[in-house]
Formats: sequence, structure tokens, C-alpha cells
Amino acid sequence: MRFLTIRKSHLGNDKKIKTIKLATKSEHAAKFMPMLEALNARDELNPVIKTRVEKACALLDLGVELFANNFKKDIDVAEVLDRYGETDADNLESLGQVFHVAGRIMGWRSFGKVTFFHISDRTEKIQCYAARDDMGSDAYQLFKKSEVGDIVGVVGRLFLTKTGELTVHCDQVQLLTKSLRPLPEKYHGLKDVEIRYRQRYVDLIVTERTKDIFEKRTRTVNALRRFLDARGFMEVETPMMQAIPGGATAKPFETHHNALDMKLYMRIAPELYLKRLLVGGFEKVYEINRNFRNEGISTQHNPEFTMLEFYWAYADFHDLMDITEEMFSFVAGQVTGDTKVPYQGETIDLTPGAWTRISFHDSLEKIGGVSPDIYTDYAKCKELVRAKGEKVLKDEKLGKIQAKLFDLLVEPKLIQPHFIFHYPTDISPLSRRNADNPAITDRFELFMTGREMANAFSELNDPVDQRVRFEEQVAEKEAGDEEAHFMDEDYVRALEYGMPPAAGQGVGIDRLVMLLTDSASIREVILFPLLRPEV
RNA sequence: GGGCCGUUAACUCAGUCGGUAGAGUAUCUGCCUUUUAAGCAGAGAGUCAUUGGUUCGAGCCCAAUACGGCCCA
Repeated sequence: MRFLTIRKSHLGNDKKIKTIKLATKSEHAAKFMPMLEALNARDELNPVIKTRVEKACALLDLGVELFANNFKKDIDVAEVLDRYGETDADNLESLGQVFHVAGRIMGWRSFGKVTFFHISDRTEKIQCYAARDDMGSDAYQLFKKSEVGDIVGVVGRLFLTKTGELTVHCDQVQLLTKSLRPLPEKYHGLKDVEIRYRQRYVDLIVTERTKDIFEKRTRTVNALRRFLDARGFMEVETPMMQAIPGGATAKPFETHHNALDMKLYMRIAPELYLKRLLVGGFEKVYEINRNFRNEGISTQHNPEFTMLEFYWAYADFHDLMDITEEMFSFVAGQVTGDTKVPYQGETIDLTPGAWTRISFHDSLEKIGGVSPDIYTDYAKCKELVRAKGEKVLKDEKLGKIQAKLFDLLVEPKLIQPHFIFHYPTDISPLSRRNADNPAITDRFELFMTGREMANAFSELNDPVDQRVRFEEQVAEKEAGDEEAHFMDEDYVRALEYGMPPAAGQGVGIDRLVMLLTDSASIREVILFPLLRPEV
């Protein structure tokens, strides 16, 4: 055996130069050098990868294409299992049908002249059986150079093993994609959370639950679309880069458009654009898309997250509560098969009618255990919040202080679905005022599992009131509140043309998916959550 | 932003009182025609996250940094 030695020459750093030694004399080794040198430079070249490269060279020497694309599968594994999972051995034998399946090799048990392996495709995994005496010696020897992680196409008939497992008896196994990196250990799987998030592709290959979560995420979004489409809502797309970010209380990301030499913000909400569409005459609109908020990262927050917002003309916030109960129970049924959903040891009951509706003030008193005079006594309210260890700014408005009290005393206790309605006007700059009490709005937030799940209100469509409330927000912004709203003259102008009475709602999709998949962290339900750069 | 915890072979993890770095899986070699965490025999594989300090001697003690996790704000 001769060693092919290649120095890492292009790096120019002063670390000791390691040589790359491959136990092969194949001239194809040169093909892999860009990869090996890059790995070597980062000290990531481990012996297992080297061995895989050596095997890949051996295959090339035999004229095998490592990355072929000439195999057509004719059936998904799940369909094979569905159709023949209950068929007995005799009937399988007389079936005689040849199937073409393809997938990644996930398990490998070789007995020398016969080998069992599993392949896994997008739907399911199935066992395959390859025997030298059936395939021919040459083909079998070539097949035995495959390994876990490789993607193969399998041609064969079905049979039952001694243990009764439906198995493909291979006529042919064709390498379709050579895997140059080893997969994590099969029994314990991939536990390192950081690698699971950074290299989600590996997580998806080896972690059944991860695959399941993201399939459920897709089903969730699809179910929401079906629900809304069936009720005549129209899906639209509004700007995600905005000159004036609005529609929520949050700090935006900033960016810059070069050609226009213009400052732009990533949107924090689509709300103001969707309501412009109500002005334009679309009476039922919705959008499911990303929002961006320049905030910290936690198990509940990712800087980019997905919201459903929908707007419904000639409806009010009571109508929204009704449709929300229907929508959540529909989606839960479509995704999990039940309207009672297990979450972190609790069972959340989403069955329509089981939801609690209680006003913001009543929730402070009855759930938060706060004396009712706190509603009106500014000094007392402030004192209580401070006593709980929360900061209060000097001229902070009563509504804001009450909201802090709510966050501290009420929110964590809202495990089952609760609509909390009639929010203070101070913290609801886009909501319609209550007809009987201008200090509160016809708004609700939906809570469950101790977290906010949705935010909704009868829309403010009085352009003069809207202008005044924007001006109040601008004053707060000038006073240092980075989350306060900008003045949006065009939005006010739209309202001046007349927006029909309407109600609108935003639903956090990530949190909904967390609920439906029993996930404790938002990062579990986002394919590629934001992380700091590697190394 | 604060507190606590973690980082050891490709993966999952041990590592005692500070004294030559361990196991299983995976890999490699050999045997093996119904296994399924296949089995048996053997072998190779490490920048103990990084940097600095204490020490005769550091995976272990101390400090800082990086990345991640959990909790709090």
C-alpha cells in the first residue's frame, strides 16, 4: 500500500503543517483534495471521513458513478407498507411484482454472503435483503462497498423474513449518492442540541421526532389556509421591507436599499398593509409570513418568526373569538387528530365552548388576585408593580403599568385557553375604543400554556382618532421608547377614504406549532433558528 | 443584560484524591446465508472548546474568552 501525501499548501498560517495521508493509490484521490484540505485546515478531518473517501476512490476505480441520477423510483416506501404490510408470505411470493424504491441506508447487518439493511425515504423505512447467490458475486461485492448514509436505489420483490418483517429481496442495488461523512450513532441518535440546530439536515436524517415536528408544522399551516380559504378569505402578500415599520410594538431591524439610497426596515407586522386592503375593498384577507423583531433570543422568541394575520370586514372582536375557537380546534384536529392536546404534562382543551372569556380587569382581580381599586389608583398600581421587582418609568401610563401587572400575575396562570378582552387603550394604539368606556378597547389576547398565542381587536377606523394615537406614539418615541410606533401618514390617508368596520387577528404560528408538537422551545419548531456564527 | 450548567474519539457518554486518556456505537481486518442496538475475534482512532495562571505535574484547581443549554429580567 502506497500513501498519497499532499501538503496543505494554500493556507499560509504558521500552525504546524499536517499532511493528509490516504491509504489508496487511486488517481481519483486528487478529486477529493479540495474537500480534504479544507477539512484539514479546520482540524475536522477525522479518520472516518478519510476512510469514506478511500472507499469512494475504490468505487471510482471500478467505474462507479458516485452521484448518479439515472434511477427512477416507482413507489414510496409507505405505500409499499400500506399495500403489503398485512399480506402473508405465500401471497407475497406469488405476487412477483418488482418494485423500484430509493432511500438512504440507515442500518446495516451483514453476514458475509448475505446482508440486511434498511433504507429510509421521505415516507418510511423498509428492510432490504441482498444475497450473493441471488445478485451474482460481482454485483454483490460492489454492493458491499455501500455503507450507512449512502443513498441507493433498490430493485426487487417483496418477501417476509423469518421474523415476519416485510422486506425487499434485492435483484439490484445501485449507488445513487455516496455519503462522505458518517452519521451519528444509531441508538442514542444526535443529542447535541447545538449540532441539531446548526446541522438540521443531520437532525432530520436521524431524529424521527424532528421530522415529525416539521411535517406537523407544514400540516398546521396548510390547515390554517384551508380553514380561511373555505370561509372566503383571500391570501395576499404585503411588503416585508417597509419604509415605515408599523402594526406592532417592537424594535425593527434596519437595512438599506443601495440604488434608492433609502433606509428600509424589515417588517414587524403586516397589519397596516392588510388594512389598506380593506380600504381597497378586499373584505376578507390574510397573510402567513415572517415578521422580524430586533429582540433577544429565548425559548419563546426567535428574531424572525411566522405570523398569521387575518382581517374580516363587518365583523367585530366577538366574532373573532368564535372563529378562533373553531380555527384552533380544526387545526388541532387536522394535525394531531384531537382537540385535546398534550403539552408539557398538561392537556390543553381546544374544544369550542371550553374556552374562558374574561375581561382584562376581571382577570387581574379573579386570576391575579389584585384588589379592584388598582384599576384606577395610579400610585397604588405603580407601587405594586415595583414591589414585584419590575421597573416603572416616571410617567408611564396606567395601562402600561397594568399590563406589567398582568404579565406578572395573570399570564403564567393561563394554562387552558383564555380570551382576555378589553385591553387598556394606552397599550392598544390600533384598536377600536369601547363604545361605553374610552379607556379600554374592543381587543383581546388569547393565552394558553402560560403564553400569548394571539392578539385581536375590532379595528380602529376613525382616521382622526388614529392620527391622534399615532401622535401620542411619536411623543413616546421621542421620549425614548424605541418600540413606540412611527407616524404613518399614508395609512391615515387610507383611513380617511374610509375603511369598513372590521376585526383582525394575529396568531403566532411558531407558538401554535409548539403547542401542537409538545415542544418546549421555539427553536424546536423553526428549521434553522438564528444562532451565533460557528467558531 | 444577570445567574447556573455544559463543551473529553465521528456519535453517546465515563473519567475517583491533581499522577501515562476510557467504554459502547461507528470505522478498519478476519469469520459468518433470515438479521434487526445481529454475533465472535482482533486493530486503529484524542488540540480533553480556547487562552492564560497555580503546581514537580492539570481533562480535573483558578481566571478570562467563545459557543450552546436552562432559569431570571
